Amino acid sequence: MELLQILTARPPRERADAVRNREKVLTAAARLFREKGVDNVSMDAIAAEAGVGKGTLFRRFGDKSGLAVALLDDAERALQEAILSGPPPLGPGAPAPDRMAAFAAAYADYLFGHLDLVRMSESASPGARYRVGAYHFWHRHLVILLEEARPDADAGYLAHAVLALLGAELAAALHPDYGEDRLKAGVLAVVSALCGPRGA
Amino acid sequence: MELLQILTARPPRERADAVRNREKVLTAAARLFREKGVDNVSMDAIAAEAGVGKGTLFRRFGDKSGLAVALLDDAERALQEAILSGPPPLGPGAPAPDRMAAFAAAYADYLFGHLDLVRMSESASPGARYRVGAYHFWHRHLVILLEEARPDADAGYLAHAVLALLGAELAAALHPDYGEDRLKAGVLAVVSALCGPRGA
DNA sequence: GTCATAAGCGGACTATAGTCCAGTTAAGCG
DNA sequence: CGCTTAACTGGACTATAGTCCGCTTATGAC
Repeated sequence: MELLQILTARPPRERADAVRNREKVLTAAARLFREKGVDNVSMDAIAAEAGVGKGTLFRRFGDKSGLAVALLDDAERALQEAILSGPPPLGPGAPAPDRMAAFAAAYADYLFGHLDLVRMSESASPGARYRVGAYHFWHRHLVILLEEARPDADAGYLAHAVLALLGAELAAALHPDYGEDRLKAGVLAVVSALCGPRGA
Repeated sequence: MELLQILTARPPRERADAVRNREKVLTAAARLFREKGVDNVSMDAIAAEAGVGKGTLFRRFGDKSGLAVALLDDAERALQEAILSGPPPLGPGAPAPDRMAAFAAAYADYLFGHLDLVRMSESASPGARYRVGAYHFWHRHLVILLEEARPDADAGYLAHAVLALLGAELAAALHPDYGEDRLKAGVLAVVSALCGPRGA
């Protein structure tokens, strides 16, 4: 019984002012990004708009990419839940190659739906992309599917390779020339080729 | 005759002081990078070490990635010449899939041989990688080979996809866990898969 | 209610990329 | 050799990410 109390009460409830300030920051950031574009908003501007100090901003979110991650949280979580427990082929129950294609398509939608924010979350500091929890989730998902579809291949590497095609930097660079549909088709073609000769 | 003079004499010989300063900067940058690591050297430090002003540095090289490109110039040019006129399979004369594999392997060697510098050249400003002349060269090379090996596919996109696997950011992130050989093997496996079912 | 304390706060401070422009000087010409 | 001019130079200046630390305050215990 004591143990239960400890476990449930442990994180001594986030302070009320902290909660308030986090809300203020996220709201302000979302508005500024919407109005002026993600690339034209400085952390100072966000702090000022939110009415908090800069130290607060960085204490809560670590850095610019952390702020982006926080803003993307909802969309990201939705995708993760669809993968874990949604209907196939994105969710469990379909053959691995189908699930991989569904994932690539769904992730591409997520990516293009929030391109600037995702880009900021990936490029704020060098290597940021690979350190974020979400990246590990996508990678793990792909590894499991690849091991099923191609037991002979280096699933760990191939999963990174697929994710490399879904990087925001690449998408942003190619988007003007190629457009969303062509990029999506290209990723699907590569995934299909990787899933084995029969899928090609 | 006048036209010839104009064409040959046009760039009115770089000023002597400019040449001297460019040398000084490149030498100083190379030494500082070697001694302290690419990530621990600021542009101010390079300017100071070279004994020139900061304005000079940026006037000559544009930005940090331009400086990296200048330092990589020799290695990059060597690879380009091997592709254009070296012995097959890297140079002309071999089947397209073989040439693609040879290119991937050779580029990987170049990449790992200068990882930090290449990374700096690609990440100094967002999208820098895709704006540099060399990137267009690699892309064009791959497009030609892909069109030969896979006339039905979207060669333009696939070429970008292959180059995405050879990005410095990705290589730097995976290198500690995967090592050079495994990464190289992985890229070759993807290239092989892309070259068509028979290569898989 | 009051007190102790740790979490939270905010703005001054640092580091660094990149800009700007007034002064300097190399190069070509007569 | 001196003049003209355009390119070059260098350092002061700006913008911005991120750090630091003394002050404030919410919270839980008594």
